[in-house]
Amino acid sequence: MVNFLKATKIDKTTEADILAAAKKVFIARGMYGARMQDIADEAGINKALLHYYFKNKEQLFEQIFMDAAAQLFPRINMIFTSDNSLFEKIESFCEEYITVVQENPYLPLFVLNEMNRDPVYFIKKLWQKHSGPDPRKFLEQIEAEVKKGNIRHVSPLHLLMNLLSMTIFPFMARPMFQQFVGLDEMQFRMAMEQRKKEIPAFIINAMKR
Amino acid sequence: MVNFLKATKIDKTTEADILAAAKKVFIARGMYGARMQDIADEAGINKALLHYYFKNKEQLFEQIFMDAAAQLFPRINMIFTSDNSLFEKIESFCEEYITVVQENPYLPLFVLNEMNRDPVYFIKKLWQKHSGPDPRKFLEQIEAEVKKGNIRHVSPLHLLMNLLSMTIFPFMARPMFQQFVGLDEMQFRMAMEQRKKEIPAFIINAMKR
DNA sequence: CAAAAAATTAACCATTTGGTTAAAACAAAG
DNA sequence: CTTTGTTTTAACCAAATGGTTAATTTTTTG
Repeated sequence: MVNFLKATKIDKTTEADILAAAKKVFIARGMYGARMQDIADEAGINKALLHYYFKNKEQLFEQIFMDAAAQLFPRINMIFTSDNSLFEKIESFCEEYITVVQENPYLPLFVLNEMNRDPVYFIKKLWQKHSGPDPRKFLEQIEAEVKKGNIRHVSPLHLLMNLLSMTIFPFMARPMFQQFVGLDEMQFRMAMEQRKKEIPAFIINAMKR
Repeated sequence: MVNFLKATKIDKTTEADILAAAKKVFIARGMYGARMQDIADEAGINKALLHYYFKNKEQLFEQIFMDAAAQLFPRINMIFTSDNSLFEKIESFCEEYITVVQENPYLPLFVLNEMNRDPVYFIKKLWQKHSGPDPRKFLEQIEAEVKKGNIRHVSPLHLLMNLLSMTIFPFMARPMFQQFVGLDEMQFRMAMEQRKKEIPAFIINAMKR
C-alpha cells in the first residue's frame, strides 16, 4: 500500500527533516534540555532512525551549533575584513545582522550559551572551520581615525563592545524588554527594525567631535 | 565518636551549604543541566538530605533563580525610581551594576536564559515578589530633557536598550570577546572596570547637542 | 523480477536521574 | 539515662533517556 503523504517527498528529505527538527528543539531547549525523542517526534520519525542518520546526540548537536554559528559569525567578521570606511562598516553591520536575527531571534542566546558551557572546545571547533576572525584591522582603523582627528578619542575595544552589545543584546533580553515597556511581538519587531538606523546614528553621534 | 570536622559547624549551616552549592551548580549548568547529585556532592551531603531540606528540584531552582534575579533587577529598577538627573542615573547605574556583576559574572546569562525558557511563568513569579519595575518615569524624563533642549533628540526606548545592552552584554559574551581580542581574565576584568566610566561617557557624548 | 542495498520500525537495554523509605545517628528535654 | 524529636544516611524505586538490535519495508540495481 502506497503512503501518499510520504510519496510526495523525494529522496534525501529525511536528513533535512531531522536537521530542521533538531535545530528547532536544540535552539529552544539547549544541549541539556533537548530530548532525542522530541527531535524524532518533531521530524516525524522513529528514534532509531534518528540514530541511523546521526550517531549520537553530541554529533547532531555539534552540527546544529556550527550551522547556527555560521549564520552569525561571518556577519561579525565582515566588520573586521571589509575595506569600507568605519561609518559604512557600522551601518552595514547593523543592517545585516539585525536582518538575519529577526528571522532567527533565538540564535544569539543559543550560541552564546553553548559557548559559555565549554568555551575552549567550541572556540577550537569554530576557529578550525571558519578561520578565526581577526579584529586587529578594525581596531587599528578606529585608532587611525582618532589620530587623523576625524572622530573624538574613543577606545577601540569599547567601541567594538558597544556596537556588538547594542545590536545583539536586545534579542537575548526580549522577554525582559517586552515586559518592562509592555511591547507585543509586532512592536518589538518594529523596534528592532528601527535599530538598524538608530544604533549607527547613536554611535556616530558619540564619536563625532 | 565525635566528628571534629563537622563539630566546628553550627546549627543551621546545612541549609546555607545547600543553597551555595545549588547556586553554583544551577548557574553553571542551568535548570536542565544541573543534577541533584552534583548539588548534594558540592554541598558535601547525601541526596536524601537534599530532598529533606528542599522538596524537589523545581522548588530549589526557583529559590536560586529568585535570589539571582533579586541581585540584578533592583539595580535596574534604580534607574526607574530614583530622583536623580538623567546623567547621574546613567553613571550610577553603570557603576553599581558592573560592580555587582564583576563578583557574579554568570548571573546575567543565567537569569536571561531561564527567563527565555518560560517568560510568562518567571515574569509572573518575579513581579509578584518585587513589584514590577515601571520605566515610564525614566522614559518621560528622557523626553522631557529632549523637549527642554538639553539633549539631542533621542528615542527613550532605544536609549534604555542601549544602556542596558552595553552594560550587561559583555559579561554574557565574555568568551567571544576574550577570544576575539585575546584578553586574559585579568585584562577582561580591567576592561569591565573601565566601562563603568566609558559607557556613561559614550552615552552622554551621543546625547550632547 | 530477484537479489542486494538502503531506509525504517518495534522492541529492548543499560544508565542516569529525581525522588522515596526506613533505619540509624545525633541532639534536646525531662 | 531514657524519651522524644531532629538530622543524616544507605538502600531502593520508577520513570526517563540515550542508544542498540534484529527484523521489516522500501528502493535500487543487475
